[in-house]
Amino acid sequence: MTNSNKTSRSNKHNRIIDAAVDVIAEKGYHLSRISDIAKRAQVADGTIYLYFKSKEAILLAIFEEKMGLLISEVNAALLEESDPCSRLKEFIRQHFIHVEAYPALARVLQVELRQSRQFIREYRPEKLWDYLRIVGDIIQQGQQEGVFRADLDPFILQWSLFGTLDELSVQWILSKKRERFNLEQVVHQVSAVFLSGLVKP
Amino acid sequence: MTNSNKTSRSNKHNRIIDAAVDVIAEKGYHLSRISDIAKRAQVADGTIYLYFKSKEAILLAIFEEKMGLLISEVNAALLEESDPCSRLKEFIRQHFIHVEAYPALARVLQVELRQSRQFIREYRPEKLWDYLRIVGDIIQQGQQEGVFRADLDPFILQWSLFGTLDELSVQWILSKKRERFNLEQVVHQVSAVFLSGLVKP
Amino acid sequence: MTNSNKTSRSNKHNRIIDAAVDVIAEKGYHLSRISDIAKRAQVADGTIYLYFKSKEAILLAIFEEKMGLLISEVNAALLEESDPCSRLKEFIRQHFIHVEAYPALARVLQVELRQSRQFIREYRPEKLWDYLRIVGDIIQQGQQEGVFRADLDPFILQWSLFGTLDELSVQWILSKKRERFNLEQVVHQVSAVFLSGLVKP
Amino acid sequence: MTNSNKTSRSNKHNRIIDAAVDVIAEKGYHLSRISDIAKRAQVADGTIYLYFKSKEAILLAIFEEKMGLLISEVNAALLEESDPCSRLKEFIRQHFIHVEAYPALARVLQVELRQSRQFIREYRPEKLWDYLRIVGDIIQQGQQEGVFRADLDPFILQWSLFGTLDELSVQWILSKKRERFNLEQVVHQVSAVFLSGLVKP
DNA sequence: CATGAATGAGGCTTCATTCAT
DNA sequence: AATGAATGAAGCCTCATTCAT
Repeated sequence: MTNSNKTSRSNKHNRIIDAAVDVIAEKGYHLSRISDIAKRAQVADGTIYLYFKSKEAILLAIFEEKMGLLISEVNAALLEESDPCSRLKEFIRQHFIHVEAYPALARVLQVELRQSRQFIREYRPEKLWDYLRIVGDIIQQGQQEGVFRADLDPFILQWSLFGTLDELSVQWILSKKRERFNLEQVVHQVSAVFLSGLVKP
Repeated sequence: MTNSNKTSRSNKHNRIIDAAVDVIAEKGYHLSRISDIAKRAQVADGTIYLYFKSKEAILLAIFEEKMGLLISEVNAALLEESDPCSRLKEFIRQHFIHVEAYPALARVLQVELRQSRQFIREYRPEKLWDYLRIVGDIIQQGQQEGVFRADLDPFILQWSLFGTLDELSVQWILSKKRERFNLEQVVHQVSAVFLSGLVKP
Repeated sequence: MTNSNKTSRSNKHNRIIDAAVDVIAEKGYHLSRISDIAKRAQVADGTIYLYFKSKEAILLAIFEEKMGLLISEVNAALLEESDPCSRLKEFIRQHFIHVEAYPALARVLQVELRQSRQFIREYRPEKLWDYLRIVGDIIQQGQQEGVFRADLDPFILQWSLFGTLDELSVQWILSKKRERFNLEQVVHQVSAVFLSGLVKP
Repeated sequence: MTNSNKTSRSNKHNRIIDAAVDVIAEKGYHLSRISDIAKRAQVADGTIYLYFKSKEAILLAIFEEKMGLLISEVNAALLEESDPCSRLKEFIRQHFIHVEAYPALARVLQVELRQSRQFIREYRPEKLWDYLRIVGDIIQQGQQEGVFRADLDPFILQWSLFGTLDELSVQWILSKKRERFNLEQVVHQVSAVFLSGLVKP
């Protein structure tokens, strides 16, 4: 998911993106300096501006590109499942699988972008909506199939689940003793609670 | 909860805190200028430094003071309830009541402080743990009373609920058309899902 | 020499002057804050401005008043001596006696005022010239009496001696192990060198 | 001695140092603004910080570099002389030659650094000791060769001479009508006094 | 395309001075 | 006269961005 796109994206573009993810994950967007990112990417400061219009553009690019990759991978995994319960559980699992594989990226996508969402006025985080829509669609599907309770609002539920995943991911990333925080167990418990809450009694 | 403390805290101290909450909620901590806060508090820039050692100290003071008030108010409200289900629902309701009453403060406590948590690693946010512990205690109480499932980890569950409340709060705050987002309904739905998930089948 | 003038000078005026001497001796003029001086003088910051027009005025007052006292005390002591050699040696002794008695004052008069002399354009350090003139007069007296060499320029010599006294004073003040720097011995050696240089072969 | 180093020192480094010498000589360290120095060096304010870590670092660099050059030039000149009297006189001459050639630098080295000595307590000014040691060594050499009186303390004498040179230099620099103050004559008179004082009767 | 030295706008903070009490 | 809270001008320094090579 990191450097693996063999598309037209130049090698240096990706090196900068990946360096930025690492640096921003560590120090936060505002405390990350362009020169830090350049050093980590092993390019000159000025080179960054050949690939990105501004510091903010890097953050947005991280969001667009990485979130895009995440969405397609999650969607691919969901093709395997058909019933709403399995699909929801698989979505939860996929979320944490990616957090575990790319914790720095998860940190940036969840913390920095949350913080930035409201300050970047002109920016519409379409990819975030795409991601959320996966959950919303599963819930609607379940309701249509009569498996999930009809009185729950998919719009609220999708944010609720997203908040849960988000918070647990951040805590897991920050957590020093991650054994306390076995991700497989987290997947299990979150699935249990949300599915109990969703399925018809 | 904002200006209502009848303690010895000077009037100006509170004016600065409240101004900072507003400004930071609007622009984010890093983009908030001391001069912005001073202007909103109607004091000179230098006056801020008679009350706070640094810009960061303001953020910490907001956390300490406002979170402390929140916790005591929530605890007071919980005294009315005794059974775990009612208590959990009341906690959820209280959370959103405060969000609705002080959206700017909620924004700062939830987004800015989370974002800062990295450079507040040394400053352990005790008050945050106090708040979370309220949830954890309710869950444990429910488990001991045999009302809640015993196989769920209170530690994971408290973060899960916290993430849900957090995310929905932020969405509500950011949301332009808040009618879509009736808070009373949110309380109801979140309670429904988590209680279904928690209580023994 | 410090608080001993029972003139019309108010008590607080002197307390401020003395506090300023201590503080400036310790931190230097530019790093001394008015609030430091006020604290040491046990008055409020604003009170200082009832007695002095500005921070700079305090420095000038120190110079004027303390240098005036020094000059009159040195002159008084010199009344005892009549021949140029004894008078010069007594002058040297007096200088170091005062340095030893009031090291903080010596520090201010020698270091801070030297530094300030050129930046305070409108200020004429008359008192400094008065002090130097004592030396100049002794030398001229010696030359007129035929005791001192006539080819030496009193103007140059007075600065030379002043520089010697100044530097040795500062070194003595800064010196941690002052035993290395017995002032009586310094008086003796400086007198020996300058008198050997001055008296006719 | 100013711009003449053909070493690897970048051109801009030297331009800043030289500009700083001029500005600080004129206004004093504390009243010199980084922007003043930058303007005189014809660089942007920020450029200063590519070459020096802080304002104080500039002062220290001036001391280190310029004093180093001074010492080596003085030492080179002293190679010509062998007997203590000639060497001492040559040292005195060299001091004033440099003062005349680089009055701004002399001002900074003598007044500003003396004034800073307090907050440079931790930074032991080795170079100053090196310079003084030249005098001390000459005196000891003279004593060992039986030319100078043995009862004089080289430690005291070196400070005495240094104070004389220092003070006369400053006076010459500050003096408006420098004709009054012919440096060659100063060299002559100072040499006369100190040599008379030093050589055995 | 790549570099990295240079720029300069702007922020946090200090502190001499004022003034209402 | 005395206080000390308040002021606000101004300085050091950082860092995103540019541009000559």
